[in-house]
Amino acid sequence: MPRVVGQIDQAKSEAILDAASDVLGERGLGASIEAIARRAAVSKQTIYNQFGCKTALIEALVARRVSHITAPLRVPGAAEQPIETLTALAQTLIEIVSNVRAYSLIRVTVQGAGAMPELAKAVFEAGPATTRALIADYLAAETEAGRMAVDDPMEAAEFFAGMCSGHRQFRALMGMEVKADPEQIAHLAQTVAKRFFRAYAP
Amino acid sequence: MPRVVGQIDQAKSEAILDAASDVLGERGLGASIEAIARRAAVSKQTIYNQFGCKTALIEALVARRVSHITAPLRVPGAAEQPIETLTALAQTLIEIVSNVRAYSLIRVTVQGAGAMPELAKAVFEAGPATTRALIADYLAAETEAGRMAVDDPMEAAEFFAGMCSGHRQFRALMGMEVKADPEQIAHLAQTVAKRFFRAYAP
DNA sequence: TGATTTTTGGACGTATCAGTCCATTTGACG
DNA sequence: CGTCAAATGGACTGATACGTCCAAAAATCA
Repeated sequence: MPRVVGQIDQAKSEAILDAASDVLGERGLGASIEAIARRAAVSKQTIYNQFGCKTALIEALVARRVSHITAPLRVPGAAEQPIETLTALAQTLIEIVSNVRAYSLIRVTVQGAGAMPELAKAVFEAGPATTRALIADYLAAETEAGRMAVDDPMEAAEFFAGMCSGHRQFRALMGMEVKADPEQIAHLAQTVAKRFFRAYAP
Repeated sequence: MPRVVGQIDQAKSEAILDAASDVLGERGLGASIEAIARRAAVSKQTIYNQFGCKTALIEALVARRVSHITAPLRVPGAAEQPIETLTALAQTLIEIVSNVRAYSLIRVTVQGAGAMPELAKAVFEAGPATTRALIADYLAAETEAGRMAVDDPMEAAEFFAGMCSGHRQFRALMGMEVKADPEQIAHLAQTVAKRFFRAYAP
């Protein structure tokens, strides 16, 4: 038998998504499909064959990325000292916020919020919302165990996440350089954990 | 003498900027000049007469808005109790973040960050950066006075501002509804102030 | 009222981009 | 090596938007 129907080149598909991520990150939503095709060393028609339209391409891109981005955020087995767990959480959050690739996606989503609100909502749910929920659950558990005193876990989770993102978020959104010195990030994570715990100690 | 040269209609100029603010907020940077002209009940040519090009229009818009947005953020005469001052600061910050008009501007800036980076930087400097600097100054003064114990005022200012914006920022950027119940805002401001002070009490 | 300038609105030129079409080439597989 | 689907690339359509031009209308002041 000859080539089977529907046997599209998976490697090319990946290359297209990678290229789309890069080009959209650089030029924003206005980036042309042709530019993406050039970057992926692929013909424009191939993109349309595989994804149908620009919106679908972006949806595929988002679907692929979102899971990668929040994957590292797992609440570790609660340590004896909440500070250690909080530090680990903060570290992960700050790394996410400092991740250029992740933020180029967010920027695209912000730009497209008007044209595709359901996508924006999906990203919000998959990203910040679940992140906060995870943190809130952890804080509630620690309070239950008497190691912290968090009266409103969701609110506290907001505060914690807000301390981590700070204006890095702004800089990243504005397309400005965000210095991501690992040593600095580690120090910042420790400080966030320390101060947050002090604010919510029993 | 007949009509003086350069005597452009100032009221129309304002109407154009208002309309631009609205339309850009709704449709994003992609909004057409014609749409803005229609909204302002003005001819497209008038916009070009007064502003020259789209970029200049947006710059004028940003220049006019930025001052309005951050104007309310003045550190009040330091009260006896830092908590009171912190609550007032938080309240103002949260109101800014909940302000739809302000955020539509931010969204436009994010969208245009690629095409006009200098504008993005200007907004960042005029907005978040000066805001943090103001807060940092206040915290340093309170520490000097022995009423707080802030070792790194800029970092602490980041935390404070981050707690205020939280994921309201995200929702606003994504174009999602941000509930701005005054009572809720007041309560949130109090909580932020209380917890922050606890984290940085002497 | 008359001189002069702004404003208007609509036509126009140019550019860009999404998405389609199609003849040709490439490459996997029997 | 022959077959058949996928990939290519280049031309094409249609839509949209920036920015320009210009003749006619409106507004301002002497």
